[in-house]
Amino acid sequence: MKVRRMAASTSTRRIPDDSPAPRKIGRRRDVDRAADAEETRENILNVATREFAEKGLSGARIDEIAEQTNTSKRMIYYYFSSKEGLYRAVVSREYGRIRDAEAELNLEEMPALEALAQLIGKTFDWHFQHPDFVRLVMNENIHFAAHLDDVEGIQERNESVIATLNAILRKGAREGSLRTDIDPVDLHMNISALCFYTVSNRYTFRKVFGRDMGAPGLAKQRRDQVIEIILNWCRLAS
Amino acid sequence: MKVRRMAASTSTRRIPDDSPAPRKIGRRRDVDRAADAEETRENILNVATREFAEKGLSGARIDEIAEQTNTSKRMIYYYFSSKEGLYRAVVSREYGRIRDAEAELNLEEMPALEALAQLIGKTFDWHFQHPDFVRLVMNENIHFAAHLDDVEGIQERNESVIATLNAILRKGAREGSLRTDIDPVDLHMNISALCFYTVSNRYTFRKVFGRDMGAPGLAKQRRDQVIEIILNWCRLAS
Amino acid sequence: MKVRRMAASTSTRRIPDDSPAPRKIGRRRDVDRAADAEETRENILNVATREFAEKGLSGARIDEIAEQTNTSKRMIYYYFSSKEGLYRAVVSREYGRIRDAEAELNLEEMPALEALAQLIGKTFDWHFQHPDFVRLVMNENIHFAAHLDDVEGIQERNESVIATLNAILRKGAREGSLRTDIDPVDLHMNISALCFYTVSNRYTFRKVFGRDMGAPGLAKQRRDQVIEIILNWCRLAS
Amino acid sequence: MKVRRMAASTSTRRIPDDSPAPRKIGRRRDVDRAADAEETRENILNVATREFAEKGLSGARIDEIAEQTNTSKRMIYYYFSSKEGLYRAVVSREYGRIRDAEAELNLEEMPALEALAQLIGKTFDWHFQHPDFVRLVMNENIHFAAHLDDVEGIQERNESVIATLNAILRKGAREGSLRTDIDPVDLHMNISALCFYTVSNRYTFRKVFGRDMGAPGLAKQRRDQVIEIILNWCRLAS
DNA sequence: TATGAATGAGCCTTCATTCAT
DNA sequence: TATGAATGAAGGCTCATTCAT
Repeated sequence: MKVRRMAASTSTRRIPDDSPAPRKIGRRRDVDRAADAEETRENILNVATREFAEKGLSGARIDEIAEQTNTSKRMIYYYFSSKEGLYRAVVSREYGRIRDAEAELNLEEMPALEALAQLIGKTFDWHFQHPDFVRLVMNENIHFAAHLDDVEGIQERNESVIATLNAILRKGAREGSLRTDIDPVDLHMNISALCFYTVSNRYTFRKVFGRDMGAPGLAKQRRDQVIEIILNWCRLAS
Repeated sequence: MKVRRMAASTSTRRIPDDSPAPRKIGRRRDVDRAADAEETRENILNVATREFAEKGLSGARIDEIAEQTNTSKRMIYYYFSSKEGLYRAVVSREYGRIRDAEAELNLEEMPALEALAQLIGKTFDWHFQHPDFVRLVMNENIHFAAHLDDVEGIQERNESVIATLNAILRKGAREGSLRTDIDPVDLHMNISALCFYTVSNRYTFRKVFGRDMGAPGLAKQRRDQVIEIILNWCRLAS
Repeated sequence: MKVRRMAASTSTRRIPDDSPAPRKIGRRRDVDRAADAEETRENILNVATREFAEKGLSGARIDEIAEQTNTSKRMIYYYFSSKEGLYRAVVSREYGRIRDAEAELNLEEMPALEALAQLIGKTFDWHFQHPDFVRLVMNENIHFAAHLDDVEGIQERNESVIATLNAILRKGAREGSLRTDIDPVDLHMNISALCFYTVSNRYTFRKVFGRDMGAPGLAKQRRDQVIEIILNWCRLAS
Repeated sequence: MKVRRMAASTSTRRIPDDSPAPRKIGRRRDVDRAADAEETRENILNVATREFAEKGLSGARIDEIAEQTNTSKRMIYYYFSSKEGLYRAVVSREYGRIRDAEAELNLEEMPALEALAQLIGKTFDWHFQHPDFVRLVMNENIHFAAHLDDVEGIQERNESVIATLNAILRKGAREGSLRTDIDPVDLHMNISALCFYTVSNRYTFRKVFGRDMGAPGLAKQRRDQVIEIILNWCRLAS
C-alpha cells in the first residue's frame, strides 16, 4: 500500500552552482561491491550537501535527503550513523575540496603583484562558483564551528594558502613592489572577507540595497574591485 | 511557569554580547496594562533574539524561548501568531536598530578622510558589539532573505548610510582627497564585508587558521586595518 | 499594540438563507440598558446560529463568533456561561421558531385534501428557507440530541402540528377523502423526512447523483412531488 | 501503548451497530509484513469510522482514535498524512461499501412491484444497520460534501442503483403495473429520504415527539410503511 | 546490503476560558 | 458592563531513529 507522497515543495529559489547533480543511475552488474558502496556514499553526500547548504543542520530533513537518493534512509544511518554524522561528513568533504585551485596557477613564475592579483581572482571565482560551500561555512559559524574538529588535515591544507601568500609577500619585498609589514594571515583574511561576503550576504544585500552582488554582470566588476582593493592595500607606494 | 523541561540546555558556548538581559522584574502596580503588554512583547523579543541568533529559525525551540520569558508559550502566539512571525519580528527589530549610530558622529564638520575613517570605525564597532545581529543576518541569507520583505522602511533606513557615504565622497572630491570614481554602494559593501566577516566567520577562521578575530586584543588591530584598507582604496594618490 | 489579525478565511460556500444578518449598529443612547442587553444577546445568538449551523458544535470557534459580534468575547460568557451554553441557547431558540407558520393557513376552512396539501407545501417551504435550522438539527442528532433537554415547551409546541394533522385526518375521514388508518405522528414523520432530506442531504446528493435538490428550478418540482407522494399515500382510493 | 490518557471517555451514549469491532489480535508470524500493514490500515480505519461518525470531523480526537488502535498515533499520520486525510479515507471507504446489497436480490426475476418493494426494504434495512454511515453522510453535508471529491468511482458505483430502478420502472411499464412518468433519480431520492431520515433524525424526533423510530418494535412497521408510501406513489391506479 | 513499517519524544499551535482593570 | 491580556490543557503533526525481514 503506497502512502500518499508529501508535496515536498522544495525551495524554488535555487541558485545555480556547480555541485554535481545526484545521479540516479541504475546498478551496474560488472562492478564490485566496494565501488557500489563508494558510489552510494558519494550519492548520499552530494544530496546532503545541497540540503544542508540550503536549509542548515536543523532545517534539513533526513527524509527529504533520503528521497533524493538512490538508496534508502537506512543506508544513511548505515554509512553515517546519524544526522549530525552526515552533516559532519558533508562539511568535512567540502572543506577538503577547497585550496586545490591555487596549485594550478604557477604563481612562482609571475611578478608578486600579478601573482597576488591572480590568487585573489582565483579565490573570488572559487567562492562565486561554490555558494553551497559558503552556505555551509555560514552554518558552521552559526553552530560555533562545533563540527569542524575532526576534519582531518584541515589546518595543514589551509596553511598552504598562507604559505603561498607568504611566498608572494616575500617576493614582493625582494622586488620592492609590496609592503613588508603585511601579515599573510591578515592578507588572507581580508581577501576572504571580500570574496565570501559577496556570496554569503547576497540575499540580504539585494533586499536592503537593491543590488544583486551575484548577478552575472556585476560579478566581473566586483572581482576587479576586490583585486584593486587588496592590491592598493599591499602595494608599496612609489 | 510550569513548562515541560527540555532535554538539555545546549547553550554552553555562549559568547558575551551587549543584548539587554531579559529582565525578570515583578509586576508594577502603578502602571497601566498597556505598558505591561509592551513590556511582555519586549521581553519575548529579547529572549527570542538570542535564541534565533544562536540556533537559527528551525533550530530554536518555542518551548525554550518561553521558558526564559516572564510569560508563557501561549503569549508568544498571542503577540506573534507563529514561530515565523516571532522570527520576523526579531529580524525586523534588529534591522531597525542598525544605522542609528552614525547620526552621533557629526561627520559634516570633519575633513572627508577623517569622516570616512570615523564611519568605518563606527561600523566595525557596531558589528563587533552586535554579534547576534550578525548571526541573524547569516540566518536570513541562509533562508534567502525570505523574511525581510515586510520589514517596514528597511530600505529607506539603510539608504541613509549610502547618503552619508555619498556626502563624504563628494566632500572628498571637493577637497581633492578622495577618488571621484567610487560608487557609494560599493564603498558600503566593502566596508561591510570587512566588518561583517570579522564577526561572522570568527569560529571557522579560528579553527582553521588558529587566529581568533574576536579576541579583545586583536580587535583593535583589525579595526585599524579595516580602516587602512578602505582608506588606501579611496584615497587619491597624490 | 495591535496583534496581527488572523486571515479568518471563513467558508466561501455560504448558501443563502433568511437568517437575519447580524446588525453592526451603533449604540443608541435614548434606550434603556435592558433593551441594549437584549439586543446584545440577540446579536450574539444570530452570529452563533450561523457559526454553529455551518461548522457544528466543535467546529465553531468562540473567537470567530465574538469577532463578528458587536461585543466582546467576555459578553458571550457573561450571557451564556460557556460554548455549550451558547449552543444550547441557539438550538433552543431555533426550535422555538418552528411551527409558527401553520397558524396563518386557516386550514379549518378547507377540504381535508387541500388542507393537507397546503400544510405539506408550507412545511417544505419552511425547511427550504431555513437551511441553518436543518443543519442545527443534523448537529443535534450527531450529538444524540443531548442539548435538547431543557428547551422549554418544545414538546408542547411541536404537538400542535400533530394536533393540526389529526384535525385534518379526522375531517378527511368525515369527508371520506382520507384513509382512517393513518397515525398523525407517522404522517408528520413522513412529511418531515421528505422535506428535511431535500435540504439536509443536498450536498452529498449533488456530488453523488449530480442533481442539486436545492437549485431554484428544481425546488418547485420537488415541492409538488412531495405533496403528491403524501397525498397518494393518504388519499382514500375511490 | 503509552499514550497520554485523555480526560474522560465521553462515549457513553453509544448505540449498537454492526461495524466490525477493531480486532486486538496478536502478531501472526507466518504472514508477511504487507499483510500486517494492510491490517494496520484497516484497524485504524475501523476505529476512525466510529469516532468520526460519533463526534464528527472536528469533534473526533486523533489521540482517542490512536488509543483504541493496535498501533500508535504516529502510524495514523504514516498512512493517512493528516486528520482530514484519515477522515477522507473513512468517508471514501464507507461510500464504497454501499450498493453492494442490491446485487443479491435477483430482482430481474420478480414482477416490477415486488422487485421495487424488495429494493425499498433492502435500502431501509441497509440504512438501519449502518447508522455510522448515516452519521458520516450527515457530517459530510455539514461540511458541504467537501471531502467527497476524490472518492474514486463514487458516481459510477451509485449509478448502479439508478440503473436498477430504471430497469424496474421499465418492466413496470411493460407490465402496466407502474406509472411511466416517474424519474428514477426522483424515485431513489424519495426512497432514500424516508429511509435516511428514520435513522438520521432518530434522536431529535424522539425528544420532540416521544417516538423512537429506531426502536426494534417500530422498525418493522416503519419499514412496511416506507414501502407502502413509495408503492402507492408509483403504482398505476387501476 | 537493502527496505517498508514502526516508534517515542517532542514540537508548533489552538482553544475555551478567566483575570485585572 | 465592557475589554485587552493572559492561561492551562491539549490537539494535530513531525522528526530522527530503529526494527523485522
